[in-house]
Amino acid sequence: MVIRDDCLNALKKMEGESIDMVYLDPPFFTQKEQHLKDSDGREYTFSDRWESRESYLRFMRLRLEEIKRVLKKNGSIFLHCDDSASHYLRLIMDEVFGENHFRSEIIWTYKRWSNSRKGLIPGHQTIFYYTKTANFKFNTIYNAYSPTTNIDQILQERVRDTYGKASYKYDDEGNVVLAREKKGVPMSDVWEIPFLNPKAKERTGYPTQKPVELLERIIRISTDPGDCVLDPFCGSGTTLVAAKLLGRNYVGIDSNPSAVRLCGQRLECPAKTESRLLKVGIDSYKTKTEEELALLNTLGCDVVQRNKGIDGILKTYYRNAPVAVKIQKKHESLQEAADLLCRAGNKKRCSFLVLVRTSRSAGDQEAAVPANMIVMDSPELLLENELSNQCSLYGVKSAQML
Amino acid sequence: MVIRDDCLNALKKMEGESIDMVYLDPPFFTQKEQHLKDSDGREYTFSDRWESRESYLRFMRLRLEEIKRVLKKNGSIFLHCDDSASHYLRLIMDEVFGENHFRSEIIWTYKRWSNSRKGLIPGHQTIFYYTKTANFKFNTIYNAYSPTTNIDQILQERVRDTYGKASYKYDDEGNVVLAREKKGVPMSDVWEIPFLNPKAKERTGYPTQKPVELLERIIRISTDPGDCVLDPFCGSGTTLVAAKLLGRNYVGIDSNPSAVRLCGQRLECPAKTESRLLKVGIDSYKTKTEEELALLNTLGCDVVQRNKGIDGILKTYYRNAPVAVKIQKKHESLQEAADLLCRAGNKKRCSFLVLVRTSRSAGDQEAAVPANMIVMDSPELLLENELSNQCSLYGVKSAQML
DNA sequence: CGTCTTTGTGAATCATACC
DNA sequence: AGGTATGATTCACAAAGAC
Repeated sequence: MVIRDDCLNALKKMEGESIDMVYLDPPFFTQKEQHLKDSDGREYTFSDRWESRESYLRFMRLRLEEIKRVLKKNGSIFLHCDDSASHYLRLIMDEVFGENHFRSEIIWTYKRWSNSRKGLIPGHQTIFYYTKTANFKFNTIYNAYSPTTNIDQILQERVRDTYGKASYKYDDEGNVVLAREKKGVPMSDVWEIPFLNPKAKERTGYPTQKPVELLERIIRISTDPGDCVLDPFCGSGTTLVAAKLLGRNYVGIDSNPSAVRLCGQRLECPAKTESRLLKVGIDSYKTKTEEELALLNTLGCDVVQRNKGIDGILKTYYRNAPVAVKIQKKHESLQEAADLLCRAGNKKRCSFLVLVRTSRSAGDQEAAVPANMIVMDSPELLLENELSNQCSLYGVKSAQML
Repeated sequence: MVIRDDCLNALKKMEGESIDMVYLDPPFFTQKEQHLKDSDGREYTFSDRWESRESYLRFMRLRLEEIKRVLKKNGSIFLHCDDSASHYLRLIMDEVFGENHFRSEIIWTYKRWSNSRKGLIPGHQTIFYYTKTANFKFNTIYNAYSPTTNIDQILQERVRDTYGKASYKYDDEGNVVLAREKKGVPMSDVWEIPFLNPKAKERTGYPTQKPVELLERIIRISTDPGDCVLDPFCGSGTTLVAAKLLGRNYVGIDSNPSAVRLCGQRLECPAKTESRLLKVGIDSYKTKTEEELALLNTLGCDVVQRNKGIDGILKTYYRNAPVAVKIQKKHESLQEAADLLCRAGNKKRCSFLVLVRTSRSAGDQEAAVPANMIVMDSPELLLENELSNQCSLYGVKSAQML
């Protein structure tokens, strides 16, 4: 749902304790006019000029108080600032939400081109993370271990002697004792995320547009699928798009009619929109997941973006024609995937078509594929299968076994 | 010079406009007792407990005002905070130095041994950078270009057409026109510097000790050799050590006699940590190629960097033990790879070993592998094989075919 | 229910075995 | 002797457990 209104009005009409998470990216108090043109000549502007800091802060406080009201008891709020007024905003957050409900100062860092000036290049923005109460929803995201870490630490159990000195644990026979399964390193409060898509650099987007990746992280750590996300200054709608991609419900509010229109378009049928501006927005979405990119890479493919039937083209031609590769998506049956690939691949006159199966399901055996299509299992699927077989061979079923 | 006194007293005795730069790392208002032992068992403590925030802020404001007095007109001040009270401190800085003299919010980020915690792992501290006047001393530090930067952008001269569109410049004969030598990318306000490691020899045991590298950057951008640096809460004396190493004069103040003693000792033979990480960079620990990383990723592995026999560990345990994965290297025969994996994997008590074959060669059939080792072909190899078969079926050999 | 103690943790070092 | 590979260790700090 996208609402065109001053968010204060819209918030007042909303039911209390109905929202799981609020992200807001309000005016920064830069005392500047923000405006940007897209290549179709349409101009998006909003004013960030204020009579005084007091009036800006009053504006913010009123809205934050209403936000607190609509938040569920275990809900979270993320307030995006740059360094013009972050200290004032945090004071208000302390007052409205309570300083004991401050959770983190998240730093979003990025590298960007910049003309030389006297001083350091600004390369970060701050997001204040508060929760409504001490009993809040939080999903830990685990990241990879540092390259300096050795595996012993991850795999081996350790003990402490009476002085508190730690050492690795061995059993009576002198063998290593395994630690229980670990999940990786919990995410830090510093997030390095590139500023939009590098390709979008020379194009323009809605002012202050944020990367989807940033919003995805915020949504992931603070909500579950089906929860409701609110963005009271939704702008071009990045928050809503991220929420939709992650299966969350969403409410966006913006007082600017063209922003609301833009959100609606981005959310409904992004592929069909004409505007150059919108395409920029879509480019900045991840159309391929990390796993898909990695898989295409291992197959020796060039990645193809924005084609429903083809994910990659092999770097090597066979029979003097390209070979199209498609990876079965989560929501696709093998037959659906095969049909999409077949249609797209024939149009491009590919010699062979390669379909990578990523999940096994009952109907796969009957899938009808043309003679020039090779269906292969993803490495993960193959390995899973192999390990399952091995496990049953050994006659022992592990608790963690799939 | 190191002075043992409350810095308010010491500052009052100092001459006005005599200092080029002040760095201070005052108590953070954590409301905790800070204490730490050095390796000889000596214990250093200081209290960061306060009656109230007001008393803490009064304490800070008095000292900041004196600091302003002793700063030269073109001088700078760097105030080190964590997120407990940074917003309050910045308010005071705005009042004492003027918000128009705010230059940057420097973010020092680091990775640190983690701990269990509901929420994000703290991985940064903040340094507020103000100058006394608008006419301040600043030395730009240039860093290396990011590896993704197109080399043309650095080396080629560029021109703008009448519409303002930029393009590379060529001379009449179509040759590239070289740009004048560039110095690199000016430093950003986000600094990634390794945290002083628990095993580092340079650790003095004094709480809150900062890395010399951090202070070097601050001193470099704001002062020239021969200038005078002041640290009113000098603690273990890192600022003074960095100043001495860079040929700056220095004044340190601390109320703690053992801190002053420690400073004296460190200054006798000032040294920067021989941090291997800092010297060679995190990338030198990353020994995997893009392809290997992609493959490990598709298999669902955590990457293992510091082991010759193991490239990754599956995220999921089988039979309650880890599964080690190795990718056959170009120069390795299958047998060599299997032996390395076997040795390393058994030492770590892995349940299964997975060897990914990346090239087919004659001797592979005879490779002897243990019962718990799964040898699988890389997806690229599988696909190549499949395509070759298909091609011969079709009875046509492609020119590009392998 | 506070306060003290124990435990789990992983980054980046030191230490040592092995060429 | 020098370098490399990798095992071992320290520390801070939140959470759980003990008292």
